[in-house]
Amino acid sequence: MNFELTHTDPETSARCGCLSTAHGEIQTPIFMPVGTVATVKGVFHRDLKQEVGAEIILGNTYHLYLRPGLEVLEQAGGLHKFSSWDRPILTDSGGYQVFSLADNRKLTEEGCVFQSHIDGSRHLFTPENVVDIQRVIGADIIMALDECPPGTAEYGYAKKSLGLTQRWLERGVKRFDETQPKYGYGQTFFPIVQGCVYPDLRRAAAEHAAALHREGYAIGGLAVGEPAEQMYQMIEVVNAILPKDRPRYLMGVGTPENLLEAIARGVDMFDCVMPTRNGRNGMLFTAQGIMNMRNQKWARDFSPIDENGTTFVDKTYSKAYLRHLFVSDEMLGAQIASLHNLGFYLWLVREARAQIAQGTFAAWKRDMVKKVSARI
RNA sequence: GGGGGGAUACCAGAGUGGCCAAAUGGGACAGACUGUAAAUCUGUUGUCUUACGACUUCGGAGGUUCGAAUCCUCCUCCCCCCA
Repeated sequence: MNFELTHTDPETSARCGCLSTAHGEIQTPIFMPVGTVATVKGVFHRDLKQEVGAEIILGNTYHLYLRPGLEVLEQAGGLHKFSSWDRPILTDSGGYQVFSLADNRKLTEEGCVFQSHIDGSRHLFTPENVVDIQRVIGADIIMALDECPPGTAEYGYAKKSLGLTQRWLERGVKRFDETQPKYGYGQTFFPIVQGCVYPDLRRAAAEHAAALHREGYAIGGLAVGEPAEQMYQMIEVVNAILPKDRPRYLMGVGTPENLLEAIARGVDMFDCVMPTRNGRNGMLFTAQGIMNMRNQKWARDFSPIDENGTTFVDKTYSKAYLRHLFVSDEMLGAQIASLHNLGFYLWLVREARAQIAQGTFAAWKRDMVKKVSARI
């Protein structure tokens, strides 16, 4: 994998660049649609590529390990072939499930014992076997196993948790460096910087991760209940330490506003379920603001979903029609909204790149933050 | 013509003397969602009020009772069976 910075913004810490992988190039800053169980819910690959312009998508180790399972994935020749996605894939390690499935797991020094949310069966994830599983999945970018504490975690717990995440990270790096890809193309391994909302912990975590000299780094444990301002502060603290010539991936973030603020602070990669999940639940993100498509006010609005939208659904369908689909619980509504939202997210990062390249990012961002967070 | 059943909030439908401004479901309206156990979840849905609370409601009119959606009388309308 190779990363090349092409532009840096004079006023902010924003930058744009190009990340090269075995499955193609990724222009940064980039947003990566989430495809947890080998599908970006409700969206065809054709549309992800042609309409949305997705350059890389996510998969999830925990979910794919449970279903379809490693045997199927290995026989298929990896996740790319299994799902017919020939562009890059990044897999999360299951670290987030340590957080979101907290009632069904037990943490030890060794790793994390999960109870499957599907059938209740018990499984052990370790920093090592999570690397092995991601080798089988065949993701271009694989993530370290970490503990993602809630945004409300107190200092004592945060410090203890970070210690575990750091020991796990070292074990994960070791296993990665000792093993080989399975399908004839290279993979890379990203550490995850934790430390909750505590600057000293974040600093220590970033220094520890940077010392491992990897090809890219992730910032985890943010947007998990803490105020947005604290999230932005933590990004600043961490990005001051992470090497400038390596991509930084802010995990699980976020709203369009979050993306813009994080790009301004030097983040290069994002993923989030919001465009798809909130889309399925009737929320549309646009450059003019946020719409709840179930609202009565759209019932007779026959104008296009989004005049400025970049996907075919934006001008094909009207707001009134989309509202009807949501109110009638028709699945086409969820598909249209997912496609639109992903299209908007990818447009937003493309536009951010263009503005950075032109040196006009700062002013554009100030204006755009107001627009995208408005309720319409 | 004879016999029987019924009328409850936007709809359907419980409730059959006080714990009823009235269950439940649907609908309607609004909100939440950040490395996806989510095509999910939450709230509101008589009027006024930030709230406490107050007021008016169970086809209509009258009555019994300390108290009525609930009991009695009459009226209106609907449904079923027999002829």
